[in-house]
Amino acid sequence: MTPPSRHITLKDLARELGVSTASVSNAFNRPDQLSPRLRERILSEAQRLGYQGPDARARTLRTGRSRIIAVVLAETLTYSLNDAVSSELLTGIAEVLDDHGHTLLLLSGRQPGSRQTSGTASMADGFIVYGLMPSAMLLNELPAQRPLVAVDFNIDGQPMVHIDNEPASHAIACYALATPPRRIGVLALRLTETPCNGRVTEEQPWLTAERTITRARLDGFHRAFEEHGIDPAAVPVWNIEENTHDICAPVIASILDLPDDERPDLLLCMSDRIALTALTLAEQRGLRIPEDLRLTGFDGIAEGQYRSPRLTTVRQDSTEKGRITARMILGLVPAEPSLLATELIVGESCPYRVTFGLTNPATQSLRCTANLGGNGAGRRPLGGVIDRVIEDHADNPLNLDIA
Amino acid sequence: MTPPSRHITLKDLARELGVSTASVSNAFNRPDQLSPRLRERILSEAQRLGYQGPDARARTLRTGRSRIIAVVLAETLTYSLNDAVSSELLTGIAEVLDDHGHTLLLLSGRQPGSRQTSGTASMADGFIVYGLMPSAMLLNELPAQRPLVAVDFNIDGQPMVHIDNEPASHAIACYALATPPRRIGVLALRLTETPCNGRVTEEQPWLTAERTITRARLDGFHRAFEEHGIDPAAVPVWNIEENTHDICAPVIASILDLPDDERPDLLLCMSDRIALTALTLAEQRGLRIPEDLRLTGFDGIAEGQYRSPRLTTVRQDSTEKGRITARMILGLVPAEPSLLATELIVGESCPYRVTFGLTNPATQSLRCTANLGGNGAGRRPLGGVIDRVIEDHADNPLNLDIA
DNA sequence: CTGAAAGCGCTTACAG
DNA sequence: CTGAAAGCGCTTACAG
Repeated sequence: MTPPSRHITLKDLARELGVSTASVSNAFNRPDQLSPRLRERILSEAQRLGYQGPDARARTLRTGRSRIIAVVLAETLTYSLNDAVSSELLTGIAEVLDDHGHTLLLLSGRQPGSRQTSGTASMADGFIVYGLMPSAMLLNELPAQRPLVAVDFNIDGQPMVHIDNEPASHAIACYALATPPRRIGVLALRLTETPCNGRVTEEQPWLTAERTITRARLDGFHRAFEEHGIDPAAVPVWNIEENTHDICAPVIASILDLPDDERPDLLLCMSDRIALTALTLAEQRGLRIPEDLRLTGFDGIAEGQYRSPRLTTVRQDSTEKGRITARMILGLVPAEPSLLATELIVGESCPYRVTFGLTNPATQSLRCTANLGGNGAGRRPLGGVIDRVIEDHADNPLNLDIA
Repeated sequence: MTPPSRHITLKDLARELGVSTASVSNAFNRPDQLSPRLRERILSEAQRLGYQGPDARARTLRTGRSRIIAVVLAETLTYSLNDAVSSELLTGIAEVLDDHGHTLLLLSGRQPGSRQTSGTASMADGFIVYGLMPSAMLLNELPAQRPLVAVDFNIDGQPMVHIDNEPASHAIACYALATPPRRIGVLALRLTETPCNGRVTEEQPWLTAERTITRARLDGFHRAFEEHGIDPAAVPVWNIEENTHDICAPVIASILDLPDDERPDLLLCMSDRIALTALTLAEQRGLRIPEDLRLTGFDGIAEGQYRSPRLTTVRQDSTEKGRITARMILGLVPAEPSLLATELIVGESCPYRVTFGLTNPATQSLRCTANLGGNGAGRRPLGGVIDRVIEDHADNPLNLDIA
């Protein structure tokens, strides 16, 4: 009958039914607080009148809970949404939030934070902060006293979820050095305090390990170099400002275009995106992988395994990282520092032993799990060894022995 | 002094300052409504007392506007966040929202929509619905009377943003058929009404063009076939259920493993992901591209252009699609059906003329812009021709003449 | 099991 | 330019 003139509210519905607003509210929120019969009557009448249920805006104000969790991304949304690692993290976060009736609000820390946007931030019940913020500004604009979890970098006094960057980097470098290279190159990601897209010179100050995962990865490489009698200072480092093909390409081109006697034959890359770009550019130049150039990545993104040659890399389970973070922000697990294990994936871009003329490169593959500590083991990365080897091909047993 | 016992509100601040709540509100929201001196006093006192500004939850209830736009994704969030095309769409949406002080809430249409999640949906000021919903259920749960824009599929009575699928598919098929293939295969994406991951049989009913972009793409292929004297019914169609490597791979493997005299030498794929999977599997089998197998994609994602051979494909500007959609939902442009143009990108996976033994495959590349109608040209795809050719390499002029 | 009432924190006509 | 007051739509003790 009465077509909803404009907008029907809980109060209207209660009046229409001749019951109290409390009963209508309970019909939707607390079935145990009223008789099934009344509840049924309320719900069916609601449907008939086109009442969709209590307004989230009012519920939020009243209860103080919006069921929204904000993810504050250090990078631009453009980057974060198109990067495999951030996407996986968001996937894990979204999965857990969804399972618990929460939704995901995306915020970017890159723009200064117009008052409007940071005002909206105060809708969220909690905050997940991913990656190093360009400035502390945005963090200050976040409402205090609400739960916050940091991912991949440290905020004083806040719980943190991260991976064992230093041991993982150490492990993959040791693995690669098992076949002695002639010349090594390191490709770092946002290592320097001031932007630098290219060869890093001695005088450039580096970010501290507290502030960037890159530093911890470099520390792992350097420890491996020292253990193999290589002077870390003698290994050139190139820096990449953003983990995208377009930014990587010129730096890598400059390396690959070096004369044969200066070009590294082993590139340790701090991300799979960097390694994949190097792979593409190397192929374009007719360089043979792995004979002329060996490459290692970091992250273990799908794209690196769905092509030939596959990347040798460290796999981090970003999805699981997201899940843990989300559980923490929802209070499903204690908000304690959490450290995730990583896994060494051996592909053809840097095989265990470089063998020429293999007919089927797949037989060179194996997968190693680096059980380096795992969750909740404290804030500091643990030392550890690769202690398990899973072979893809039983007919080609290999034993890795990497300290 | 008085450390904020728990939580300071606008009212507290007004009392502390001896001004009305209206003045405090105006200090934050409407600078022109009070003297600069008073505003200054209010803002500095706010800062001193740790008042972060008006609470978004209360503002939202009072004003009826949350500055949140929800994107309802037909696929799971896992898929959408990891798929290049959806990511680009979200990127475009986020960019415009951000510029206008709005934020992005992600919802998935895949799960039935627990009451909690769909309750939260009612926070949003507007809805962007992307892709065909598995059921109409979720749409009904969305609050009526709030703006809604559909992307890539039709909801009766709602504005829609989409691309010219049929003409674009027609164009790329005509282009590929310029070199006569021996056998063609079509790889479709979610074409059938009931799930089918593999060869499509005659009796399987197809979704209508209204409901899926796939159908329009197939129609474009078929028109091209007919124009080239090929009976569409004689061209086999394989269906892919999800646009991911893992789901594509077995279907494509089954095609590539056909005997030489049954295997297609031209695969028209409805997405770049499908084409890239085919490329990888073909390479693993030692098939030469393009001599043994030519491939075309659809979408123009970066991954298809950052490898060798590059994909021949139709580029759609998903980012721009997102921008237009976001402007529409914010009311910055009229909420009218919008049709975006696409572009034919010619890579080495299906070159213009198949020439054997080219030393530099890059010289075979060119790029064609298919100006097929553009924005706001009405709800139905327009016919049209590729009317502009941009050459990557001036030393290798090519003229395309595709009707 | 049900109903009357307070109040979440804000914005906005409106009167001064 | 400023202040007093209503009310956005709901939830939740609390009394019955």
